[in-house]
Amino acid sequence: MATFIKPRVPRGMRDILPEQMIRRQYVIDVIRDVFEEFGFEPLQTPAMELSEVLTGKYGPDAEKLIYQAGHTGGKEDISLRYDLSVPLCRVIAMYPQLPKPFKRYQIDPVWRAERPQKGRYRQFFQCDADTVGSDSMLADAENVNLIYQVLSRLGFKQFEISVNDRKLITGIGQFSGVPTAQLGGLYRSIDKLDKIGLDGVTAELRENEIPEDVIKKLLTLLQIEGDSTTVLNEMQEQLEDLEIAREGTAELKELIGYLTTLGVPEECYKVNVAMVRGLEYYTGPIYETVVEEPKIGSITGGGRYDELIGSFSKQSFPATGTSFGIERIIDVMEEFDMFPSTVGKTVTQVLMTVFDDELMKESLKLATQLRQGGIRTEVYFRPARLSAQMKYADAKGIPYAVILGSDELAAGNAAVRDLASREQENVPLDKVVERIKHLINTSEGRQTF
RNA sequence: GUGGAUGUAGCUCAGGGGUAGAGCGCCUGACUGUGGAUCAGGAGGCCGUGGGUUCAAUCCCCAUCAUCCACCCCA
Repeated sequence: MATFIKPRVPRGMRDILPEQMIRRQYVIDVIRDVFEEFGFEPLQTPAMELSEVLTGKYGPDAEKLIYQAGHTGGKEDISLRYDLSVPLCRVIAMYPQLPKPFKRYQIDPVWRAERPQKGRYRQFFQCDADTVGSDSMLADAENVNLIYQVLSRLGFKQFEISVNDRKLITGIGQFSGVPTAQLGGLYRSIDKLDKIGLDGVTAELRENEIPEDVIKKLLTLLQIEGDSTTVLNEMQEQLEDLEIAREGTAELKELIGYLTTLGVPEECYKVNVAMVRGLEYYTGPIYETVVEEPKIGSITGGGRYDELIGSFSKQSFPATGTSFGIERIIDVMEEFDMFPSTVGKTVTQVLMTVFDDELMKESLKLATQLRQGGIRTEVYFRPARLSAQMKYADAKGIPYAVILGSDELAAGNAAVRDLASREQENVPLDKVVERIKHLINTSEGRQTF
């Protein structure tokens, strides 16, 4: 007896079956449309990079999660990419002739050897838009605008884009007077403010042996509440002696000024001085969108990274960008049933039935006409009982069936059946395409997309 | 990486030391040109994998793998 290999996929990775793939493509289409609307150009880079390109960019914790991708006898030390930003920087350094500012988007998988959880996979898609070669806060404002546009078009009603600035964080660090070695832990504790509250942060700071007077100082900063402008003004006042903090608040004020002009509603973003973000390469404004329900973490993240390209070339460029997490966005949309009814289970719009061998020829002719008319049409592959063919259409969620039997053919007709309403009508053969088109256009919810 | 829970039919799950059940789904028929209803019948499981204890293991013990949850981190 033959022994079989148990069919399975690597941990944290999965197959995306057609029904789910259709939803995915819908989300990707929306994102791509927005990106291109803002003038971002498509870019693709290899799934693997030389390991030296990736190391030393993300910080030691993240670096452990990079997949090694060498093969037996391979001479190169290569790894699967961890994100799309570092490969972009490599591209910028490699092709100096690209006109600046360079705006590109990339929608591709990345790999991280994390322990999987809901909304956390080892292979997942990032959808990145980045602007290289401009230090204008308008570029950063555009990133936030992208997030706003994409999420509202996907039907997200309530979301809040947290905005902060690495310079402001550095200022807070200096303000606290905590030695550099402890700074990482300090930031990490502060970052949890939204999750564990002031008391929780206080407790954690004490555990990390941060002196009481420092904790007190920090709490006065973290307690600042109000709209973005108020928070920034207060921060500016509290940290006015620190140049780096002044720069941070100035940047954010400029950014918010642009957001207002661009028409991004105020309730969609908020300055959150406690939001830190882990990746080491950020240098200026940073932003992320966290959804509370379901508990899935952040669905977007990004920021300015003016130094990163400098690690590949003498000539450095300021850069900023943002990233969308498709699988988390889809997880949220599925949880709340946010897909429009126009996103169906199948791409097929019409099932062309086949009665018998004689009529097969007529069915194929009609199918060809439908396809030429731009209607996605599937033909049943062999004559079968009509009930079987209907059942197939129903199981696949195909919205319409065209039935061509000897009775219809004799009258020069075909029957056009709406599977959902079970209504059926005879239509002259040369009007079938037109009729189906009309049905598709008028009955939203039964077409695919 | 740390801690915890769970792996039994396609799906959701029950059961329990003597090689297994429900609901839903699926297939067939009643229905020779019309799918979601009804009725009748049927298929489908080395009870995650490997080892141990036992006369005997799906059940007890150990290991391992996978999934989920929390932490960590992040999309």
